[in-house]
Amino acid sequence: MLKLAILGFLYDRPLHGYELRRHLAGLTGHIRPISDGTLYPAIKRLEADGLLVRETEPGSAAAPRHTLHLTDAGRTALLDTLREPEPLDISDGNRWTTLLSFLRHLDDPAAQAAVLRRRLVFLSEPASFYYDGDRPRGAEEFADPFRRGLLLTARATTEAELSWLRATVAALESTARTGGPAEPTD
Amino acid sequence: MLKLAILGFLYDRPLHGYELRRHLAGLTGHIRPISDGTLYPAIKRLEADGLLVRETEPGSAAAPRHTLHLTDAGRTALLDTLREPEPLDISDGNRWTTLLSFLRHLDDPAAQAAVLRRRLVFLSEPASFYYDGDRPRGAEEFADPFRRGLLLTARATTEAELSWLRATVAALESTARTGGPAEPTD
DNA sequence: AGACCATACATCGATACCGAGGTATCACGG
DNA sequence: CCGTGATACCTCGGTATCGATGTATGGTCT
Repeated sequence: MLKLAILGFLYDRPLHGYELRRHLAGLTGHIRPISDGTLYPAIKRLEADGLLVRETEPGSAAAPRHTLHLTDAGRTALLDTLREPEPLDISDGNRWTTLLSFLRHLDDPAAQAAVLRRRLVFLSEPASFYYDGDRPRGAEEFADPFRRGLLLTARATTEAELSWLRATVAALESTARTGGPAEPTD
Repeated sequence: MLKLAILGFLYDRPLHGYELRRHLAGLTGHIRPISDGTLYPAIKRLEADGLLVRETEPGSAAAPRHTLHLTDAGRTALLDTLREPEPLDISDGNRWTTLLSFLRHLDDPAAQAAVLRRRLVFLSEPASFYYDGDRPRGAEEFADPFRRGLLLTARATTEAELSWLRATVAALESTARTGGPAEPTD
């Protein structure tokens, strides 16, 4: 997820580590902060894999700043990930958020719609957090207000996301067919 | 999070590893599956910490089953975690789900309300995923349908959760004051 | 002049987790 | 009687992440 976020931000424009850090803090920081000890090794890994290059600027700042540029391989890697995300990127809400944040880079409405469809399918599957054998247990079966509330709000949020997904997929697939944009039918 | 889930399930009744595995698969499996290579070492860690004991049953099953029982220390550890969760348990939706699943074990409406309040405060903070310097950028500022949709559905789901939280906190605090249950004022 | 903070980068040990593989037993169908 | 799948447990190597700590410089406040 960190890898995806780094590639996604750098796709727009080169950044140095500290700027990247602040972008990442904005994206996922309030939910799960990224520490320096995670970020800098991650950058090194991406550099070792040839997905980005560091250009040292003997600039005015305190420490020598390394401006990070995506390579062609890096751009390709991002687009490949966006086009064919792993199952975890679809199912885990935190990862899905990251994926969605950069899905616009995938400059192909049909491919974008295909990704949204995967999320749509995932959210459409009957699921609970609690089971009686194989049968999912509904909110109504619980006296416990916490489990009940969890299931009820999960249901509501799933419905909200599904309706957005349906509208957006329809609009994207219409765009893909006609070559022009279409208003969501809502 | 895994630790919390294991303690939470075992608080209800002793289970052997395989049953625990299936409970965990129900709770978080569709979002993020737990592998054997994660579960069994986790059990060993909890045993080494004295939070649970394994009792070997020379039962009829294929492999000798180890029934897992919480110790008093394990029960205390669970209740402590529920009473004073780490910031990550509040902010990360996946962890929060786990926490909420076992919050009923905390047999004190005031303490339960205090935990819900922390989530309420967290969700009330103005937050975006994208920033212009320090200023959070709203959904309306994006032409990108994905970022726009992400922010709009996030707003809707946050509101849904907040209204549930407010109602439930009110009910719990009323219970704590009067000593008896109260209907949510809705 | 000194305190303090933001900027900017880096290392390191500990830990949690994953994935792949391994070892058994039992039940059931072909 | 053999394969397959479910039950049940375990190990090990590799990797990602965390938290603490370190090293600088420049700007601002007092």
